[in-house]
Amino acid sequence: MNKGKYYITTAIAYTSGKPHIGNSYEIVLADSIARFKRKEGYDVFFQTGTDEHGQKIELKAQEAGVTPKEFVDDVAGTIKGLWDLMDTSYDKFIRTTDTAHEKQVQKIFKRLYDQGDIYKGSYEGLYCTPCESFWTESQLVDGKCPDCGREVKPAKEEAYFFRMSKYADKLIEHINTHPEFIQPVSRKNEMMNNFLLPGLQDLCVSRTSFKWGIPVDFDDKHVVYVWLDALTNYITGIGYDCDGNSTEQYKKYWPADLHLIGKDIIRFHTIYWPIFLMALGEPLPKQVFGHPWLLQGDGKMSKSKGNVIYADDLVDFFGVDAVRYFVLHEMPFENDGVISWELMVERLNSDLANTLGNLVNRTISMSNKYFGGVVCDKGVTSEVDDDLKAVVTGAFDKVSAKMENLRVADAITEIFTLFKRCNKYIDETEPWVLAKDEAKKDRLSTVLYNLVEGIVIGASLLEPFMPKTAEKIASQLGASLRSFDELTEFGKYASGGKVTDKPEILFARLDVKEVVEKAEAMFAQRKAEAAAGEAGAGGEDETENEKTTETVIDIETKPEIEYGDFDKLQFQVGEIIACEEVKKSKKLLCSKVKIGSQVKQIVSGIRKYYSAEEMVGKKVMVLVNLKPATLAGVVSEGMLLCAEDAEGNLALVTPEKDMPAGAEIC
RNA sequence: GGCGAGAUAGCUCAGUUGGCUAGAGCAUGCGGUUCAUACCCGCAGUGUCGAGGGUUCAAAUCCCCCUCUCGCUACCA
Repeated sequence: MNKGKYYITTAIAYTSGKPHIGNSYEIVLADSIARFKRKEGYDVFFQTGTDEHGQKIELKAQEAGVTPKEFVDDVAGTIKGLWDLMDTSYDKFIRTTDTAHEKQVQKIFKRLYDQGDIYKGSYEGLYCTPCESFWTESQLVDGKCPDCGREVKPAKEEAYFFRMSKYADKLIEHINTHPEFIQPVSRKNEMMNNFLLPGLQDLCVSRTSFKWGIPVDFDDKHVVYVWLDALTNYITGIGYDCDGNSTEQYKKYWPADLHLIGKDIIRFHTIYWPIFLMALGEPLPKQVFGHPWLLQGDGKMSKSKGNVIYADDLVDFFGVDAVRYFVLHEMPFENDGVISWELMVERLNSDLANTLGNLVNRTISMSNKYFGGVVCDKGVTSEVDDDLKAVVTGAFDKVSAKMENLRVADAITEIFTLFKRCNKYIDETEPWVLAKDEAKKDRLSTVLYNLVEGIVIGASLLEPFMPKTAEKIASQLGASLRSFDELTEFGKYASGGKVTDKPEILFARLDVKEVVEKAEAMFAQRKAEAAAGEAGAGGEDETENEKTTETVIDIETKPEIEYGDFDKLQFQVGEIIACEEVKKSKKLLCSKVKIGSQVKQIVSGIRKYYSAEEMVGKKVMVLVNLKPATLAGVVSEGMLLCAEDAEGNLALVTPEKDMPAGAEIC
């Protein structure tokens, strides 16, 4: 029953560090879909991998005192280990440092350059040296740099750009005629309204500011910038060759049937990637699904809080399949899912231990008790059997329909409906009553047979989602898992089969309090270790890596300046004497800042981190002689200086000892 | 500021083109049962379907307006 090919990919994971559970969710989701499609009879190719280039990695490697390659080898190994731990059945794990990939990216870059889609850019008159930024005509404010208000000069830095606008109309047309292309559909509007309809900017596709990337082979000052490198993994991984010598594998599997990605990178997969493919003359992927995130209920995960949950932590607590079940079940289709220890224990106890585990256990236990483990269909049916059989044999169609629309959580719910029906059947037939009457022994036997048959079908449906558990159930029942075309007919279990005489508890119930305490202890220990790592001067073993990189941030280095450049800037201590929210804006606060004898009005985008009330009275560092500008209709006459971490969190810079308002900062 | 989504039982959410007493799961209470992992089965609920107005024989569902939440985006001197 070959239904044709099915090529599914995940996004490739960035090798800057170990991915947390929110990131590991994607691979499990993809795996479930891949396994399901295989069982449906598709010839599935499932690719995942790692994205290993970029400045961030170059810096992290430097901190760790290793080469970038050594660094990514290590992290890629960790990631692959996690994927394997989660029992994912990928067919290929591609790394963007694979030679074949790198060669192909160079060829693609060259070809796109030769055919005019990539051009060497230099925005004459539109480069701001202090900001190290290029600007388009439309971005300028009064003909000056929108970042600092200074004059912009002819470009000195060169970069390659991809002519996005050339293909925009064609892409708009494609999206409009293929409503299934972007999933969920709500994302389609965002792409259209924010990027496509207003007009696409050309995309910078090379960098000269760092070296850890694939060199542009005809201009080796440049390395290929992230997206052209990363996105093409989907085709290079299966043997694409832009000279026309693509492999049979490529010809067979491309275009991809599904790119499974996080919702944060939808833009790159539904705009830039299709356009790259158009430029290469290749067909577009059939569907891009931007899945939601799995968030921690009580506050965001952060390493400094020590509350980051990793997949392997959860596996230690609950086991692989329980974790798979949890992330798949808890994740809705469109909205973010919530993860918490309480919820996980609840799901484990209620669904896995009570409904499923207990069902298998009681069935086996009764078979042993009444028939020495032998399961026979004696053909003594009753009306109550009909509904059981209908639910069991009807489950496949229901599950299949949900999967067709990628409603994985709903598909799993359907399977559990089947198990619940089996539990109800036990109550309806009351095997323990039948057992007391020798004349009803054959009926009892049939009842148990029906149960075993129902569970085997349920387990077979469960296999793509919880492969190990499905296997365990089948094996305990003395059966093997069925293929999907054997699930709509009732009675395939070989009559006379024997269940195990030692049923193994599939999922042990856990106590919420104990789990939460254990988790808190784990987090406390991590936090302590993180703190110790900060205090004690650098342990350099692998586990220390994360902590040191966590507390250090590197940003793109700017060119050296003369003292004269610095001297142009006037910094003073300012005291905030009043502050209010800017009504028309979501992020802005408008402060009255006393600097010496004058008072300036300054607008800052820090509302997310400071309330208007708490601003008042603070002594802050102010850039005083900045040209006034109007923000959201309010004039701002300077700039409050802040420190910013990697996540974009801001903290005001204040003098370490009390200083009067107006004191010069020099 | 622009575009979009949403507000339904204690909690998480379903509710197709407007149509029978508004549903499911979990949690709660009560009853039943004992094969089983103190499990399973049944019953019961409570809801001004965010506020207000309108269209209609009929509105959770369509229209207007208001409040709040969220997403993307711009801005964040």
